[in-house]
Amino acid sequence: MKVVIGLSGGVDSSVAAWLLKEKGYDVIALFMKNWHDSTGVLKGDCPWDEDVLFAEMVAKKLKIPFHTVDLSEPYRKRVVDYMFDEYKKGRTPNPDVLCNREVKFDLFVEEAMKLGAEKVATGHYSRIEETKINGNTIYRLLSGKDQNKDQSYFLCQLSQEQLSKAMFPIGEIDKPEVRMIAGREGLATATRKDSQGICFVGKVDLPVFLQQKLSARKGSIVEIPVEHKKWNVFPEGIPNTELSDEQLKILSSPYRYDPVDGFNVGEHNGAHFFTIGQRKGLNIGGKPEPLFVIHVDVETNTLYVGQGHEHPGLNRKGLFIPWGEDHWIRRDRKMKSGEDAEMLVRIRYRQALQVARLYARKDGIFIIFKDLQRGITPGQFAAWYDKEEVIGSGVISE
RNA sequence: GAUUCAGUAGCUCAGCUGGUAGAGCACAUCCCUUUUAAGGAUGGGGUCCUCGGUUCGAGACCGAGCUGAAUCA
Repeated sequence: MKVVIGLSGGVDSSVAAWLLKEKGYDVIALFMKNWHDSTGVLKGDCPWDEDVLFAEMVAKKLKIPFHTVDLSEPYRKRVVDYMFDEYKKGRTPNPDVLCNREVKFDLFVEEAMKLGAEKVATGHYSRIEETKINGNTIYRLLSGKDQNKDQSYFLCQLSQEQLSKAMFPIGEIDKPEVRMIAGREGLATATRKDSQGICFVGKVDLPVFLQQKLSARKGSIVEIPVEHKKWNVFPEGIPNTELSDEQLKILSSPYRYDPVDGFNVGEHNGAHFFTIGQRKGLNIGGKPEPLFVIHVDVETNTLYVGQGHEHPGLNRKGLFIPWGEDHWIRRDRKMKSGEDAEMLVRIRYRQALQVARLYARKDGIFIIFKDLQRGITPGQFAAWYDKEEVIGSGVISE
């Protein structure tokens, strides 16, 4: 069987390619160029030129054909523009989840098919399991065997169609083993540092990067005192199934603030450059405890902050995802209005799975957590799991 | 105008009965991390308002001045 491996120039995809070859697949390497602008990229090492070299070296070593494809234009349209758009709205996007859904497992797969591939493999720490349920083939997306490196979160927006063509060879092994194999097989990427930052763009100074499209505009920073507001008192533990829409709304809604709720403590260069839970960059000292962003209001260009890790404005019980923003990898398990289910949920990469209950209602899905969650941020993805399987995900609306 | 209190790192302050300064926050760097954050580690920084005096030695004691705050009238 012909398989295209997306070689990135990193160690993970290199070992994935080796594993495929070992298993006897007819492997073709395809390197994808997605970005060649280094504006705002730290250390100037827009590294793709170096990445190609490494990818090519690995391909040569494995004696597999090597191709490249330039997808930078669609990447810009489908991922980067979305980023700017979201930040402009005061939300915090996750470009890498989009990159997977829109580019790697879409356009890149199309390119791979042109090369005659049946499947496309990547170096993700995740697993796919094909099963039959009621006579239908279902592809289950599972967490990687290496729980520490599990990257299933980044794949939480993939569809059954996309999964049906995907392979994750290193999902069955852990990172130390990947390094070991790369070293043993003499792959050039064996000791190469793991990539970080937005995939393909690199590690960026976000405010600088965003200023390409979003202008700086001074606004005020308002501190909301811990004792000022009438905070909700949330019930301990996981709520029961008998909650009214009204109760769910209270449990999941963010607090609304007004400048008169607090006092002015400083000035910022643009509320849209900040995200909820952020501590660094506020440039306000003199407080016994650190300040964290608890709300971003781009309408009035006001940043609301709270003092201390335990500030009530920073820790919430739930969140809301409207219908249309939800996505089900397991289509057969899509919830209908009126249903509820206990799930494990994470709201950011590498967060330990959190116990929560999902409530499907008329307008969308409410997720109420067992424990308070720090920094629930609109624009980010919540992904829900049943044990090690990703069931679905959605964009946090508020 | 008088009285009292205050003036120490970017900010808020601590420095016991005198021996050439510290904490939190902020900031920087590094680590962690294929998102945003958070988190961890390390670090840079101070004519201790000014001038004079006492003392072997003053941020600390005394005097004068400057600045700010409160109270009194």
